[in-house]
Amino acid sequence: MKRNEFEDVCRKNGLALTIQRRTILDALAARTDHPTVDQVYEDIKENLKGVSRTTVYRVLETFVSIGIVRKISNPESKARFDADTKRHHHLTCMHCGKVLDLHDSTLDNLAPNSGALREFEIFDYSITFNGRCASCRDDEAPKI
Amino acid sequence: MKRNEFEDVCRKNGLALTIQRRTILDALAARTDHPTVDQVYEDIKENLKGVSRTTVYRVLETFVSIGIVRKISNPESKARFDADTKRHHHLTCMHCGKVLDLHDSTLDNLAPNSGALREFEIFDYSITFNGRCASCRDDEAPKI
DNA sequence: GTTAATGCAAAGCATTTGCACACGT
DNA sequence: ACGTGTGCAAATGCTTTGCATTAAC
Repeated sequence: MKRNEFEDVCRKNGLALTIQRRTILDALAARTDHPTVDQVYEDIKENLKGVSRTTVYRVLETFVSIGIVRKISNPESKARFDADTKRHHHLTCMHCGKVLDLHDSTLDNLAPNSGALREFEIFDYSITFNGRCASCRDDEAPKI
Repeated sequence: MKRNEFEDVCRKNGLALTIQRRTILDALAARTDHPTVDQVYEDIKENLKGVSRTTVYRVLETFVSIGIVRKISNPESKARFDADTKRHHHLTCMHCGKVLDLHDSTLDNLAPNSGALREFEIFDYSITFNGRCASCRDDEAPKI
């Protein structure tokens, strides 16, 4: 993301342009391996003496909330377990966190054909659909 | 899972048949909403007075390791962030936890056609491929 | 000048671990 | 009897929060 682009996004969302936000976004964009908070912190602490881990947490969550960063693999920092080991997929409600099963045989034979895969041995896969469940949609609908 | 089936699986894996394991598996199988450790604990504590939360943690991990239960949405209890908000998918190494990006346009227009979806409004989706990355495969290969 | 952002330290949860006792084999 | 499994309590690790200071607008 270019400097101007970032400034526009911040202004549009009423966010101050701080050196911390700029540095954290740059550090995150510089790697494609989905770093943890600590990895981002390690990457920036040399260039930005005195920065706090707390700030990295807060800034990343801010970026997620305005949609310029995605948080993966930890929707609510709790593990969930499933006794169904057959291949199936998940519908995750972004509003209430509920996870529903989706059995759909048309989704059960995906075969990625990217070259990046040659080196990666795939055992299984699962699709997570993100959206809004029926009851959350009802809750948010305007009451008349 | 039937009682006999469970007994076979335990014997095959050298696990003792305890009332805790039996009860926890039954409780997990009785719901399809991917409960957390605490939800399982709440479900069983009435029927199994004195059971410990620790046991629920341990038993569930045991089940995952013998393959009769899946753990979803918390591979290593750390959040990971991604500056790429375009649709793409992930290759997760089950061995070292590394997450790689996969851009593959043939996977970008999935449309589930299950009836369960009628009530669920989908905004986006992401596929997680689980497997073994090149460097972990090399590490595990027998050295000659 | 006002309001929002940061840094620090402490608190909060989910999860793990050490150890003694109890249970399954 | 033997070894594994469980319960308890303490420890650990990631993340969040309260509050005073600092910086952006």
